[in-house]
Amino acid sequence: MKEIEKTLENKNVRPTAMRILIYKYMAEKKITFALTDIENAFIKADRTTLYRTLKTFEENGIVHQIDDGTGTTKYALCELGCNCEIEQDLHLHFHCSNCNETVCLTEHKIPHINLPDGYIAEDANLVLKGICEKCSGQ
Amino acid sequence: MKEIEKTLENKNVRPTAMRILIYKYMAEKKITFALTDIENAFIKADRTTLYRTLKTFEENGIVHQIDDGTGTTKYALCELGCNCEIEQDLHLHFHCSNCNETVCLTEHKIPHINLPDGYIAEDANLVLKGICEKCSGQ
DNA sequence: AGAACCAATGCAACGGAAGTGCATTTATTG
DNA sequence: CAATAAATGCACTTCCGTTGCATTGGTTCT
Repeated sequence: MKEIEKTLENKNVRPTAMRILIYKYMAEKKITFALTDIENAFIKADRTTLYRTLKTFEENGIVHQIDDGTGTTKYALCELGCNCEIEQDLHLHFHCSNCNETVCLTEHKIPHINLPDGYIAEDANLVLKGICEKCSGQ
Repeated sequence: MKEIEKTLENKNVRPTAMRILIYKYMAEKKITFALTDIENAFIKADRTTLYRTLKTFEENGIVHQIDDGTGTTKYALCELGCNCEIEQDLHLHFHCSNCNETVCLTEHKIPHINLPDGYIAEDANLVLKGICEKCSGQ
């Protein structure tokens, strides 16, 4: 419990009750979350608060944003070694078309791509879609 | 002109005036288009018509949809050899953060990725972001 | 402790984009 | 020309992200 407080403080985020709860919630499950997911988990709290909490978390390197192609932004806790504050941590994401969950495959980095002359890449997003391990039954 | 009609007919899409115009418009510029772009180019036409035209085009393998991470869906004409009807043509896309345009890099296919056990990939989306050749001045 | 201050939260509302139902027009076929 | 089907236009809804402003709650300073 105190650990979460410290984690937040280390990232210069004041550990309010709400923030601790949200952090805890995200830490328990290993998947990514849409704002709506968090909303459904914390019906007492206001959408705006949750929205701004995620935003604050993101700005301070606690979570990173994921565009998995579903049209709704997902968020995931950054791993310990995640350096998405300084530069993009270009791991890839997997979206399961069965359970609709998106996971970070932090071990799998996006391979380097040779672009045509004149193109300068600064960021990359790779999302694989299919069936996740839970749903494939393996 | 007649060529476009034939192209549409070959794809089982009835070549109405509107559709020919939209096809022509997309064929002239080599970039990708959001619904809003088309809307601005055809102020006389209704949004729904344009929306459904693009949808029809997509269902019949005339255009393919692109999720470039901007939050708005883009469309691009399929190339001659594009087989996105049968299976995904997994070329990558480049989004320029300067001019805000997204282009298809049809020559650049998404490299194969080894996934952890249990994950079955059926589709992939790779978007690189940065500065395009036009904007980098090269 | 009380006052002053700032950050966090809640409420209301806006705006963009995707999508749908239904009426109307246009084209196609018999 | 009539009957039918497809295409277009209009109105409206929903979803998500976002912002402005009032209110609450916690910190700090005297």
